[in-house]
Amino acid sequence: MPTSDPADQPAVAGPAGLIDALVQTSFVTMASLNKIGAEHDLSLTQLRVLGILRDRRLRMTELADYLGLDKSTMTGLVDRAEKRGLLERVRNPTDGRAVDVRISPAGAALAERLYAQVVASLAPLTGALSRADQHRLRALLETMLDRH
Amino acid sequence: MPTSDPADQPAVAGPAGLIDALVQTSFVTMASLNKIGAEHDLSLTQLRVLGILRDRRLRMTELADYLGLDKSTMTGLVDRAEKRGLLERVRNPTDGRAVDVRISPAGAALAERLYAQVVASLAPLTGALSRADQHRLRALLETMLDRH
DNA sequence: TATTGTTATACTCTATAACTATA
DNA sequence: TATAGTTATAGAGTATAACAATA
Repeated sequence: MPTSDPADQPAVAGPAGLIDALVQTSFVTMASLNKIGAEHDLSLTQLRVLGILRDRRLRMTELADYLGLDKSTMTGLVDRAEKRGLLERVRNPTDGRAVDVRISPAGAALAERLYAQVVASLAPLTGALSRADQHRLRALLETMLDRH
Repeated sequence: MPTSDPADQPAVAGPAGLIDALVQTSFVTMASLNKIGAEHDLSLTQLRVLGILRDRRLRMTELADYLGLDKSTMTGLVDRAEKRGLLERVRNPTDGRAVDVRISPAGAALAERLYAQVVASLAPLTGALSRADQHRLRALLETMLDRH
């Protein structure tokens, strides 16, 4: 995968240089996820849904909010995943309007495999760093995410 | 934007913890780019095309390879951007089969604005780090990208 | 023959607007 | 009335296969 993107420009001093690197890294990372998804006929969004529901059960609207999508988009997304036996719709027992979505056993098994593949596919990238640098990078990223 | 994703799981020791952070950071970054694109009626891919062509002129196939897309996909992508006056098709002077794609003045102006917006929207994230940590993060990311 | 790009086709993803059912 | 979800609709993104033009 190429590394070019909107930030693939002569690195500037100041914040831009870091942001260029961040954007490029993100494109590389997303390309890996996308490829792994494609190998299983899953879009990036479907991949995310499986990841999100690995340890949670959410109603349609919550899932939409999580993904930043409209609830009407979720209908088709969940429809297709349900048809493939990866997700299940369950009527919410306390709110007759709501529909909970949970991962199926088959979906959970797939999610585990996908996660392992993601780790394996990105390991070469992180493997460019020493063990100590890997720790530093993780700490820096987590600091940013905490503030987010 | 939510931070959940296929790696949004109990952080594991070893490579997985870092990779979780990398994936989450990438989703956050992509969400920003996506939002900026949407504000200008541009998909993430269109945004990338503008970024790539800021300082280059590529033929259709090269652009497709850059983006990891099929060449047939490029036709529609470039069609729409050309219709909006952001890109221009130019017949390649030395190879009668090839079509070069270049950014238009309007497209270049938009690309500059988009880039500034990207930097501005991600600055709060990187701003969570001290100046010294920002330098360290940039160096670590660039080390990974160099190996890629 | 091989390569470049487009066209035809089919799905998925996505949002908006309108609708049904429940609260 | 307000909320949860679906449906209808439309457009963009994507790939595969077949094609025309050029090398």
